[in-house]
Amino acid sequence: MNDPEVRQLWYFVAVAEELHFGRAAARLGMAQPPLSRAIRDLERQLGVALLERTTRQVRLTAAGEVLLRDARAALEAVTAAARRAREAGRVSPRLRVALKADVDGGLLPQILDAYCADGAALPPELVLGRFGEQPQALREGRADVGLVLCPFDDRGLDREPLLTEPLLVALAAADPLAARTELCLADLAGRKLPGGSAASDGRPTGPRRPGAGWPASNLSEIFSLVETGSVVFFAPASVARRYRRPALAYRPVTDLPDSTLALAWPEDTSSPAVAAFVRAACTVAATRVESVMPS
Amino acid sequence: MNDPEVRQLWYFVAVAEELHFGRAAARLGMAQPPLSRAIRDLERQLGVALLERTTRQVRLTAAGEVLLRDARAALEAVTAAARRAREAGRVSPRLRVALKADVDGGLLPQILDAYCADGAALPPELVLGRFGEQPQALREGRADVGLVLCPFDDRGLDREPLLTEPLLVALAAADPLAARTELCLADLAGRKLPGGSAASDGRPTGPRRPGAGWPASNLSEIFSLVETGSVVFFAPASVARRYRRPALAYRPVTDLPDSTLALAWPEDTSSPAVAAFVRAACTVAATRVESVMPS
DNA sequence: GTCATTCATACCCCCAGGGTACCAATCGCG
DNA sequence: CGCGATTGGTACCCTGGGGGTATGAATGAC
Repeated sequence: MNDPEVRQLWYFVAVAEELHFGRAAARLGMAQPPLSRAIRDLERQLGVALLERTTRQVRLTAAGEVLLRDARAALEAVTAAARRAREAGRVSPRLRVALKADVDGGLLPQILDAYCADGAALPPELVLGRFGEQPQALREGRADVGLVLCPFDDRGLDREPLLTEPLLVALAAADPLAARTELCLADLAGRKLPGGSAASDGRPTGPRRPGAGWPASNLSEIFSLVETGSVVFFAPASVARRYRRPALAYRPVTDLPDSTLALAWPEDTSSPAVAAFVRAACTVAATRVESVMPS
Repeated sequence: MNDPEVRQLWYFVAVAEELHFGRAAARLGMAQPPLSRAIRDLERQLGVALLERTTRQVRLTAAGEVLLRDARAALEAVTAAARRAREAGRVSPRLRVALKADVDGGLLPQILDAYCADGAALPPELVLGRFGEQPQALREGRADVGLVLCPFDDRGLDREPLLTEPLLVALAAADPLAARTELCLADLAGRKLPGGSAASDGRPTGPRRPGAGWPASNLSEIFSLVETGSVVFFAPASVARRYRRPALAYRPVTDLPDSTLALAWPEDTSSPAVAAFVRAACTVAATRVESVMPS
């Protein structure tokens, strides 16, 4: 009936991910027997078998699958609580804005200006991360608000869409396809994306989710690869505008859905600074839309 | 840098709620000195002052406020993980459906029928709770899916609206206002609600949130109070249909927004049974809407 | 059959978390 | 102003649990 301890959850997650007590113990920096015992105790507490072990194999039970998912979420919540409390206790608290460099729809400077003009504003601090890491950073309390491209994993987050713009494909200027004025996804079949997989792998909605490791952490490296013709890349129009280069060509893709830039923040946020940032961003986005398409 | 332990978070929440080390210790079933030490250790770990203590008073710091909020969420996540794992480990797992008795828009029997016909269905088990407790039950892992009235606290939950219907006011038949065919909120000014507050207290969107303790746990008791004329009550039309009594009158309230019944479930759910229930409920709701308003 | 791999058991030790006793600061009150 | 009551902190002890090492047992490869 008692709650498990955080330590036990870390242990379980490690074992569940490794499916190997020895490796998990090594990862946790401890010996294997106490780890085995800790997992056994956890199973006793919960009254549930979490793992099926033979001497040759460890597998998750159904309950184990459930707990793995929920334990990760719970651990995230705990570390987020700690990090946010630490941040809130700083003598000069800041508003930590998570984003991928250059993926801001060109709005960031104006948003920051508008935000800083707000009375409730704390000094902003940019938390740069790789693409797709922003939601995780928010859930783990490493940032207070973030700029993300939809769709993203919004568990535990609130959002506000800011800007929708077409997704373009970036090609080497020398690429035969660059001769055409517009393309469809089928034209790109077989082309490689920076992540490594093929362009028409069923997930053509722009840059991919985390996990699938990027070879390059920054966009300049990716665009360099594109220039050489070794990969193609999907980029929102505002990103494309920043990386105009002679050897690069951008072409619209007719059957690619638009890309939406959104603001996201933890669901239970009560910070006036976050509220001020959201207000500022929405205002800037609204005026920007007006100026682009005056009704 | 280390994560706090669940135990420390419980301790902190207790102290933060009581604002008194002695009482908090009593609530936790322990002596006061180790509690003081545990809180001090937590503050050391986080590098942040959470409480301002004098010998006469304990107050939360800003960081303490933040941690109180986040620690509650984290503890919820931990207990939810434990409960869901226990449930998933049962020999005969069930689908636990949280609802307030009678608040189902009259759809429940058909939803259950349609759900049980699905191949992915587990035997359903109704988890009855007081009004507004359903979201909390879902977050704490006491139920897998729930029927709730909007608006509700949907942190950590996904939702699907099922049915929108007008909210009626229930009056004693002898009430002078019952002579009129329709009312507006201003007419009800000064009337008491079962919760105790006045009818026009700025939250006229139907039955209230948890917290404000209900005097009666079931609707029959509430409607008995209404019959005596001591209170008025806002009820969705489908609830009103179940409690037609001679001494009761239902009247539309012109400026009251409609009430929406929705299905809610934890955001990270992957259970096929929940998916089947959602499908079934949506199908039933759709056909019901058609039959009520054939387009 | 033999060996390697891997998880479980047995046993030991240390310290962290809890208890008791006492101190110190603050407020109320005569 | 002094005394007591209240309440949080400090000092100290002690037990249990979490971690380590050594070893056993089961399974699969050859």
